[in-house]
Amino acid sequence: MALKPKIKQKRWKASSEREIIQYWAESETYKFIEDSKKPIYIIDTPPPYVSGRAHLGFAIHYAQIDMIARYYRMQGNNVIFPACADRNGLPVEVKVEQKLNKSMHEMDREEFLAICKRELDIAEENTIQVMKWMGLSCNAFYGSPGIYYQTDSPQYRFNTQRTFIRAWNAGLITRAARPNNWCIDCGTTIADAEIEYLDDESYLHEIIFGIENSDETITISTTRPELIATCELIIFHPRDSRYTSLEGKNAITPIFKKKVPIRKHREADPEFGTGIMMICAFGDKSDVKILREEEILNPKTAIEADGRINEVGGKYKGMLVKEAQSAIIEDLKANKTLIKSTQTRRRVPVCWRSKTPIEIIAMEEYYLKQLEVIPEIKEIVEEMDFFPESNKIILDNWINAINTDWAISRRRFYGTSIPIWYCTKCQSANIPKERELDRYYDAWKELPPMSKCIKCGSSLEDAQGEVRTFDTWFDSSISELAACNFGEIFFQDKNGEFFEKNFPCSIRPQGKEIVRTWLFYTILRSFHLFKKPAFTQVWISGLVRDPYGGKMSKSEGNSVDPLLFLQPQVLPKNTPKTLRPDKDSWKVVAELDTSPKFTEKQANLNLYYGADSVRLTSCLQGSHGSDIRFSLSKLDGNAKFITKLWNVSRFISIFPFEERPKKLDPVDEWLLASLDALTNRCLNGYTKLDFSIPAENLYNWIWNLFAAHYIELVKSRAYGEENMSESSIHSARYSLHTALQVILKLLAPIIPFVTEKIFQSLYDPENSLHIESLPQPDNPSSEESLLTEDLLTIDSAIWKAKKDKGLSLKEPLSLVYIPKSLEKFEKDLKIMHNIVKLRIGKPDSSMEGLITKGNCSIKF
RNA sequence: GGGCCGGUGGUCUAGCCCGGUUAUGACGCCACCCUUACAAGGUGGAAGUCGGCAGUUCAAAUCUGCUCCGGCCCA
Repeated sequence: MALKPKIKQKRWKASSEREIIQYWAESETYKFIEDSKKPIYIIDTPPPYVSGRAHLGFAIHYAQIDMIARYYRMQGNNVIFPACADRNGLPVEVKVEQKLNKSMHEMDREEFLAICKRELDIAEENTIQVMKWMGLSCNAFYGSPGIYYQTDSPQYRFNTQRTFIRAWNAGLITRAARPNNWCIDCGTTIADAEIEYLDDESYLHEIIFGIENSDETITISTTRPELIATCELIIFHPRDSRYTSLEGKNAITPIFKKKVPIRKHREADPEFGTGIMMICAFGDKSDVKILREEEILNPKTAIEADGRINEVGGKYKGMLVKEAQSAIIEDLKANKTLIKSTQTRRRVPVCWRSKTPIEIIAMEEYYLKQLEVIPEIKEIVEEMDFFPESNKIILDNWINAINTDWAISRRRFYGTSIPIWYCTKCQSANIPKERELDRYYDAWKELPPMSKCIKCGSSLEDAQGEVRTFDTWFDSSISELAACNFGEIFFQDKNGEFFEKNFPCSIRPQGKEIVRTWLFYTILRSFHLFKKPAFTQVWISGLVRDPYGGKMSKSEGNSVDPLLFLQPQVLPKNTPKTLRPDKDSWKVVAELDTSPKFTEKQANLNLYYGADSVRLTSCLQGSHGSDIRFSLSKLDGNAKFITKLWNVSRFISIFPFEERPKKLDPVDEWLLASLDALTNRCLNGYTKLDFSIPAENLYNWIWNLFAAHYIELVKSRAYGEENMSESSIHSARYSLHTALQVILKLLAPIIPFVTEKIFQSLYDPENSLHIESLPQPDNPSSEESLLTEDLLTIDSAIWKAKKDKGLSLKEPLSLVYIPKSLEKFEKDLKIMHNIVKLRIGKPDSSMEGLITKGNCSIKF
């Protein structure tokens, strides 16, 4: 029989990935089977925010989540892995405002929303394409188009409004004018979680304050002189002896001549400036806290929502904060009450989006209670499993740091409308009952579903609908409900049986940078709604960074377009613009790499490595939970493994698959035992959802043991050379194929494309590898690891001996002594190394011409 | 000011919880080799004071304390 490889191609081509996507789509490989008997496993896919292009960090993060889906599917679960898009929120508004160069408040709201929607559609096309090309096995792409949602769809927003109404009825929503973080540029309240800190140069001013009924003065240090108008209190540290005599007296502010009490307070830092400070309404969060503690209630603020000074600021009324600051400084100088101004650096709280400094302004907003349930939240957190366990601390720390309720209303346009209507007669807030809310309502333009005011009974026909929208986290913190088909987002479930049965959601996969927002808020909402944990497992991954450890971001100029690796260099003419890689991205990657291969001859390099290479690289970069550093040279190196796997398979494809013979040859027995040990290590890693463990083990085993040693040992038996017995030949062929099948399955969740191609070429052209089960170990052996060590040592020793003599590896050896442990490998070792005479044990010391290397002795 | 994470050959990384041979693996580098699956391969080699200092111990990459550097988060 002629032996010809079934696999003809010498290498795997990244372009084959597209054919496989096509095959999966046609055969509906990852379709969700509603009436399946298998246990259901639900992944709360993070809805990616779709303004702007998907970058490599996104691609890698979602590919890793896909590995979770694939692992559980191959463990026999009916997996729900939704595709989704987050489309609510600020970024798209800002982008559109920039594009049109005008504020959304100067436009017709409907018109503005329509432009945003167009913008989002374009970005979503790009995002979804990257998800597909990265090999994500979302049900929606492969047979179940319904397992897909957008957070701005009427259906999803209906869920958001319903859950809001439940919270309202449970008394969890409060309305209060509290000091709030306010962004002047975005024109909205923002949550603590949305604040970032920037280092800023500013001046520390020393200003003279008078003391009531005295000629004494004090010198106050401040970076915010424009707030003198709202100064309510002067404090010094209780142990600061310089000021103890002032306790209980009143200070007189410059310019405004306002009388304010002087007290001691531990928050004053004796080292900072003069050590005595003014507390205003409101300089920062600690001002809010101190005034509350000192029971100075309802202090008047001087800054309005538009960033201008109000009547509290007296003659400075109407000025912008910056203008007022300069004006006051001039006046203080004129008064001779400004002693000096020194440059200083300080951490300024800014809006995460616009980077505008946050002002603290008392605004009326809606709040969701969270402080009062913290103890219960802590208990519920203990019911969830964290992967890795060590990242749970990020959540714990945040929960312990929370000190206010969550402000959930936003003065923005592109978001879910808050379903409240205010009665024109009595101003009461009217909320529909849950059964009255039959669909999503835009309160700002629609009439309410109910007709009469709950308080005064007047008609609500001319009621004022709420113009504000929800904080986007209020939407995304119920994504796990959507994933569990709450509100029939995916398919019909009239009595909510499916939800009832399958909530809590199986797993929340997410990045560690949004633990305090997305993860915490989801747990909070789920607790409020159902008194249950939102999920049973929480999988928290690190960030994807550039090769130097920097965070990948557009503004840093180190963001890489994944399309660079997912498409040929020369694109077909009709490729839509959204699917063309960023022009500059290539330059970015090259600049990020120091390897000469990429820095010297940039232009001609083909970067079409394919999704499998990117996926594998993401696993080989470090264990789960730590940040992933991406570099081109890594990608380039890891891509070689795929070629290796391909060629190993090509070699095995030469031989027919044989049934297991009654008795295996000893070498084959050892191989299968080693394969078992490998399987164990891999499954162990999979159980921890740490894909670096199987990836690394498979990489090393396949390359350094299976290909390098085993295949060399059994080559001649597999070919059936030199009077081999039928049984030995069958044993070798059986073992080769068995090992290949096992490693294909173990690799399938990580590199789904190449494994599928090999599986179908060799074993089953009709079915997908990805609906097979993961292998279980069944060839136990206690001596396997010892044998492995001895075998690797002897091969290496013989190769080295031949090399030292300058001989080809094919040259014969007249005599070799091998250790007793390898006795049963005698036959195969003899052929592999071309040994004429082989003896067991240690040679007589009197023997001449013997070289001892490693665990063997050799005579040429 | 507080908290968390990290610091291991040129680069990335395992080991650290639970102390014990010569510190894991890969990329890169150097030399030699087309050996019938693979030169996108093979063999061999060079390369590390495990951030620093001190302590505990017969023994420290590992435990303790202090310290330096980087990153993230909070106040």
